[in-house]
Amino acid sequence: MISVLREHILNRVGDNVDGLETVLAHFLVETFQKNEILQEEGTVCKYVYFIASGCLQHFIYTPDAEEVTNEILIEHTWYADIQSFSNQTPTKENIRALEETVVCKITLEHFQKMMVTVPQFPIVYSRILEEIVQQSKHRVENFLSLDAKERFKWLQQHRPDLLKRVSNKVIASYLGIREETLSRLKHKI
Amino acid sequence: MISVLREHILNRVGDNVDGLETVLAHFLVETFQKNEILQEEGTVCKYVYFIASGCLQHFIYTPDAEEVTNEILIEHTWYADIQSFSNQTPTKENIRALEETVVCKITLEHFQKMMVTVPQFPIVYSRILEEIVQQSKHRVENFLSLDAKERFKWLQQHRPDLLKRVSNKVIASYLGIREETLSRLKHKI
DNA sequence: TGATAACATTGATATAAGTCAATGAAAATC
DNA sequence: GATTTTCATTGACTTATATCAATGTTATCA
Repeated sequence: MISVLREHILNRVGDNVDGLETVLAHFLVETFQKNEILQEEGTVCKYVYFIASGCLQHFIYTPDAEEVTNEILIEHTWYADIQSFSNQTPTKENIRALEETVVCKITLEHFQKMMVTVPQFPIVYSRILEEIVQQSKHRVENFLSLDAKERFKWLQQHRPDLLKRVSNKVIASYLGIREETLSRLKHKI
Repeated sequence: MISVLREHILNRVGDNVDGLETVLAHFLVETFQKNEILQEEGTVCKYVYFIASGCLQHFIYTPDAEEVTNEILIEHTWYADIQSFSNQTPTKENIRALEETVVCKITLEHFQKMMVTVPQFPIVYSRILEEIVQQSKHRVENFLSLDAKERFKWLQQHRPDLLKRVSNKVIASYLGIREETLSRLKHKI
């Protein structure tokens, strides 16, 4: 599974990455079963995760205990709760496996060591953060400019895979609408 | 105005930054009047901007030519259209000065040169991107979990300065609601 | 200073999406 | 394979927010 990560990094910085094997050696591989919780609100986030295969739901609980889905993360993407991870403070984010999922994870200590010892590491990290910023921007734009039906259509066009592998419940919560509304939308388009 | 930027960077990486003055020397200072456009949809984004003083509106146009405010950026924050800037493709983002604004800006060539020649540069850049990711995350969470009134209250609590210096029109478009709705909310809280 | 434009408020009405409740369909579990 | 649980659909009704239109208020500028 580390080979998936190697591939991912090489795609981002070209062939010649000094210290890549050193970096990879610091990642741990772990498998989670469907519905298993990787991270729970109130705990301190210990790792940065790369998803080698599978699918994760990143969600928070509202004051009235409803799940709100911040992100749906699939294979070959990253998850980090930067705030909790960097400051070692309790997180408000929950992570659940929506399928059997294999991750490569790295601890804060190793991450920080890599940041200062492997010159290309911060550059790769910047690339990854740039991609996250980009996606986030689109997501905000969608909330600002599209209604429920249009957001759903956007998802159909840009991430059709998600609609196939994720339950309507999670999709609805990702779109910021009710399951009932999603069900109606699907038949009215 | 470069001193504001120097201060900002030192706050993020501690006192001893090799090559800081080299980096600063590559920034250009420019002043924009209120309502001046810094970047227009369709053009290629040439710079990364640091706002030394003032306030910028980052917005897009919907298909029916309505302004949608992605971000309101104040002094001591950064703006980059990473997609357009990195790939040299036409942007969809517009930037307008909401007040007289002084920016420090750096070109793609200098930015890339810094990334590979100044070892601390990618680390500082990562920090800045991390902050942007963090804010973006909150913004998405707000859209997912709060209604119009609650989003407005959030703004009152977390960015009260904005309500004082920015028009209701822009605030409403930032909150994803109509001016009329904002006006009603303000009197019903 | 007065004229014009931009911004803000308020009212009446329409519409999208939420809520509550019931039922049907599909998965998970024993 | 039957049973329980979770997930998805549908209906009737409510509520939040948008829309359209009118009017008041504050900036801008010749």
